Order: sequence, then C-alpha cells, then structure tokens
Amino acid sequence: MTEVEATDHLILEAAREVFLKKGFAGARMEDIAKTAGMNRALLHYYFRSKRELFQIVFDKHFTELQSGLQDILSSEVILTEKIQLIINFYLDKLEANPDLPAFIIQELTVNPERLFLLIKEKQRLPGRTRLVFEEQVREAVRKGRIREIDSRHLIINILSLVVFPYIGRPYAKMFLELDEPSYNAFLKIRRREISSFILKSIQP
Amino acid sequence: MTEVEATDHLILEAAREVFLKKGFAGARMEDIAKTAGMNRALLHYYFRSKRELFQIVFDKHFTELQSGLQDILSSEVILTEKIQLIINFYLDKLEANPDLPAFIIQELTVNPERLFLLIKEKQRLPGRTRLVFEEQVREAVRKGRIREIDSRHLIINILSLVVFPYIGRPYAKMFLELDEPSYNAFLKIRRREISSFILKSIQP
DNA sequence: TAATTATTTAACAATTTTGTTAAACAATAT
DNA sequence: ATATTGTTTAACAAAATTGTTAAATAATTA
Repeated sequence: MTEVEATDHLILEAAREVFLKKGFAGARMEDIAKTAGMNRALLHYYFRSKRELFQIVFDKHFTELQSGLQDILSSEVILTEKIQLIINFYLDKLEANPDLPAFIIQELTVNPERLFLLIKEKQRLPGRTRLVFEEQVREAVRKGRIREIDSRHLIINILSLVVFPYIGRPYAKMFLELDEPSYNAFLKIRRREISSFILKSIQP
Repeated sequence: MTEVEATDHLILEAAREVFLKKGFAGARMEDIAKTAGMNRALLHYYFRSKRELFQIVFDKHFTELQSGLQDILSSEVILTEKIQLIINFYLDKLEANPDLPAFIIQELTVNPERLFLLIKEKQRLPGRTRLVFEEQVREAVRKGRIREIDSRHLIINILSLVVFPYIGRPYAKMFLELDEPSYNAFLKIRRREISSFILKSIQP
C-alpha cells in the first residue's frame, strides 16, 4: 500500500466512523479530519467534497450488505440452513459495525432516490434472487415441511429480528435497563434465540 | 382554542412533520415556517430556538409511546391478549406516524443522554412495569402454556417485528420491489401475520 | 543531494443557517 | 375607535460550516 493509498484509506475509515455516528447532515469535516489525525485542508486534497466522501462510504457498505444477502438468497442450500446463513451473515456484519443499519436507513429516508441509482448501477435487481427464495419457500410449504407462510413476510421477519436490536439499541438498552457490556452480552445470547424463534414460528 | 394556541399548535405540527422527515440536524427553520404557512420571524416569536421546538416535539412523541407501552405491560390481562394489545397499540401509532421510529432512534443515537433526563423527569422507570410482564411470562412458562423463553427476548422480538418494517421502509420497499401503496397494503396484511408469527413461536 | 510529493499552517472567501430587530400592517378585543 | 395583540417584511448580525489557497515544512523518491 503506497502512502497515498494509506492516507486514502485512513480518511475513508475516519469518514465511516463519523458518518455512521452522526449521519450526513450531522457529520463535520473537522471531526473527520481530526479522527483521521489530520486537518481539513488535506481532506479536501484527497476528496473533493463531503458529499463525495459520504457517497463512497455509503455505497461501499450498502453494496456489501446487499450483495451478501443476495448471494445467500440465491445459493443452493436447504431452507432452514439458508435462514441460518442469513442470520449469521447479518449478525457478523452488525457486530463489527453496530451503527451501520441506522446509518443506511437514515440516508435512505432522507434520500430515497439514491437506492434506484445504486441498484441500476450494480445491474443486479433484487427480484431475481428473491424469486429463487420465494420458490424455495413455496416448495417447503407444499411438501409440508413448514407452515403456510408468505416468503416476503418471512424474510422481513428475519431482518426485523436481526436488525432492530442494533437500530434500536439506545431504546432497547434503556428499556431493559442494561449498560453497554450487558446489552452486548444480551445480543450475543440472542443469536441462538433468533434462530429458534424463527424456526419455531415456521414449523408445520 | 385561542389564536395564540392555534398558532402554537400549527407550528408544532409543522415542526413535527419536518423533524420527523429530516431529523434535527437536517431540518431547517425555514422549512418549518413554510410548512406552517408563515415566516421565520414568527416562529421565533413563539419559540425561542430550534432546539426548544425539537425537544417539545420529541418529548411529546416519546413519552406517548413509552407510557402507552408501560400501561399495557402492567395491565391485568392474559399474556396472549397482552401481546395482541402491544402489537395493535404500536401499529396504530405507526400507521398514523410512519416516520416516528426513525426519528426517535436517530435522536437517541446522536443524543443518548436525553433518555435518562426524560425518564427521570417522568419519574417512571421501565423496570417496575417490565417486571410485571417478566413474572407473567415466567408463570406462563411454569404452567406450560408457552415454551421456555426469556421475557426480554420476547418483548424485543415483538418490537422488532412491529417497528422494523417502518424504520426500514425504504430498504424493504426496494427489496420487495413494491411501490408506496403496495407496501402499505403489505403492512396492513402484516398485522395478522405478526400476531400469528409471535404466538406460533411461543407455543409449548 | 535534488526533486518530487505529502502534509501542515493559517488565513480567507463563500455559503448556509440561526436568531434578532424595527417598522409597518392586520386582526381582535375593550 | 382605540388599544392590544398577532403577523409580515426586510434587513441584518452572528455563528457554523464548507471549501480554497499560498506558503512553509516534512517526508520520500530518484
């Protein structure tokens, strides 16, 4: 890695940290610079503007999440295993980046058009891979391996159970009266809880 | 309602609309004024500052949600019915204010200290009411009416399934390839889906 | 070592946004 | 009808923030 690439990376890491915590409007270039251990001038020497920096960070994380999910959805494993894979994939990502969902959701709420641009760019519509999953669920229902359920609700249920405790962390912490380490421990245990919850709920 | 009260209300409604869409940092006093059909000068004639306006809006919504949930949790109805009540209470609130959870979560993420102030102020800790629910779940488990489950996971599961489709609306819409009306229809159907999902998952 | 490249400093311009003010005007109440 | 209160206009001050620039300095590379 050359120095330029190293600095590039340093800045993007700092930008990720600040944007994830504060969102676009709340983030300050000054904070990003300080987090990266430098000054604003150098930031602009490497990246034209706040917007550009933000888009790089956002697109990277979003695409990673999205393509990871699609890979799993379209993979050739049995349904229960696939559900496990989705849960584990997301929870691994979230343990590493707890603020990620709040960041993505906030930007998509303020700026929903971005989604369509991003998806067109990547030339990969969710539909195709979702249909594979849809068919798989229908077949499992037909064969009586799981109860009658709409695959769209199933996938949203999975995402909900996995993602909400991270998006809603401050609320949940308060409600359960747990401090940071206890809440993290709670989330660790929860990994198994989610699996059994989901699998139980789709039993025939 | 006097004129003053009417204008007060008008401004707070406008503030609610703009803050819910844009968050604190993203909201503009100019937007709030225009939404209320007036100008910035009058806004400041009624409310000292953006912060003050925001706090009123935030506190009102948060307290409403919180005390509503606590009333239900501590009420004297059987567990399955209580779960239904929670689901319906939240979904009703969310249908009326779809942006509410994103708004609350975003502010709590940026500004977690606020929670403690708010809760101290209201003199109503979540613990007490949560313990009622906790005991109720334990009893149901003991009597074999539901499977072994930690009440904390149960309540987080309920909140997840109910709230996530609203917080994650832009993402879910894209993923399911639904337009606004179709997604709203999906959410309507989902009300029943959530109940059966939860109840199924806690069967003995 | 000389030349090139990366980084800091410090000042500044431009923009955006919040908040204030005074004066004029409109509406309402006494 | 007059006094009070509510509202608009328009200008402005203050602050915060982004982005630029030139010159000095440090680090790397040829």
